[in-house]
Amino acid sequence: MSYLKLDLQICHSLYSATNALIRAYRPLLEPLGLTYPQYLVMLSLWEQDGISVKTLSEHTRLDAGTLTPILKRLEDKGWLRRTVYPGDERQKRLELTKAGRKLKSEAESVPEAIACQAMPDLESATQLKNLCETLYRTLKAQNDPGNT
Amino acid sequence: MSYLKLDLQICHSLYSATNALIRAYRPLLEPLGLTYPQYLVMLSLWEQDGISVKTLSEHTRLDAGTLTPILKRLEDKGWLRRTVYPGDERQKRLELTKAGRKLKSEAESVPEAIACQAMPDLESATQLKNLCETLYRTLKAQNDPGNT
DNA sequence: GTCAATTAGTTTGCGCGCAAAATATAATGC
DNA sequence: GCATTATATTTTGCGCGCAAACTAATTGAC
Repeated sequence: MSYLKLDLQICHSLYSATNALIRAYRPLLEPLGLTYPQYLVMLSLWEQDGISVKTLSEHTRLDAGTLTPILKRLEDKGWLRRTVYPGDERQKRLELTKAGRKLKSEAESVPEAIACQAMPDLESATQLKNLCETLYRTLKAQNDPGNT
Repeated sequence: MSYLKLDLQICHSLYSATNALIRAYRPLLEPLGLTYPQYLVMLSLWEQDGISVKTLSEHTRLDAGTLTPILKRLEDKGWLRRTVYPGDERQKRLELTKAGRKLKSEAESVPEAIACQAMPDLESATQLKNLCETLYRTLKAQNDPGNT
């Protein structure tokens, strides 16, 4: 018979594990006023402040159409500003505010808390990450044939 | 310094790989008129017809509040019926229609097509699935302490 | 220099994902 | 029997995720 059963297992496992993991982040991020995708954006900006939406999109792997409303919410909360890029008025420069930078210190405890409850075994965590990275790059290469 | 960088990599990899994989399903499922979650529901019903929403929810790992609108859309397309369960009027019996059963044959080619483009290496596919299953069960056990 | 093509970002529309509240039926306590 | 509690499903509200259409600025062709 068909693979309609086996198939369910591979992608379904990935899908439900991801949903469960994001659900696990919720109680940790909620006190900070962040959702998981917002947290991804903040992580990215804490590493590299002043980037454009396009750069942020590549870094977070989130679509620009997804980012726009996220960035507006973060701006409304007072954690970043969107200013016009000098020299190219199409681009926007994303700059953390003082409050946005300060939020980083409150987020310090999140990674360890998640690691403890989700992936206490560091080796399988690394393995999982590597397999996901390979999968992501394989899929990306097929849709973006002309890239790295 | 903090783990705010490393952390991004593990869950972010899982997250972006899952999104990319579902994106890869889209062109395969679109001709069938299905989204990925709808496909999950159909897979489940092709295996076990006549189940309740609660059973489907356990099987697909999708929340009941997520399933209701999905089921309505599948019903609107004529692939299933929701009838009242005889003996317990709280439950609904989900039954495939003839068209819903027929759709299975059109979906036969999907699993292999995805496997070829996403996970040509069967061994790492299995490994990835196992790691995700472990992660899912670990997280589930923490929220549902009183279950299998 | 001007106009077409490209690029950056936003908007729109739809379908989840899920917590919390609501509804309705069934089981339980007494 | 009847009130309380539990269970199954639906509804509501909000935030993505993303394709496609749109806007506005820049680059390229000539």
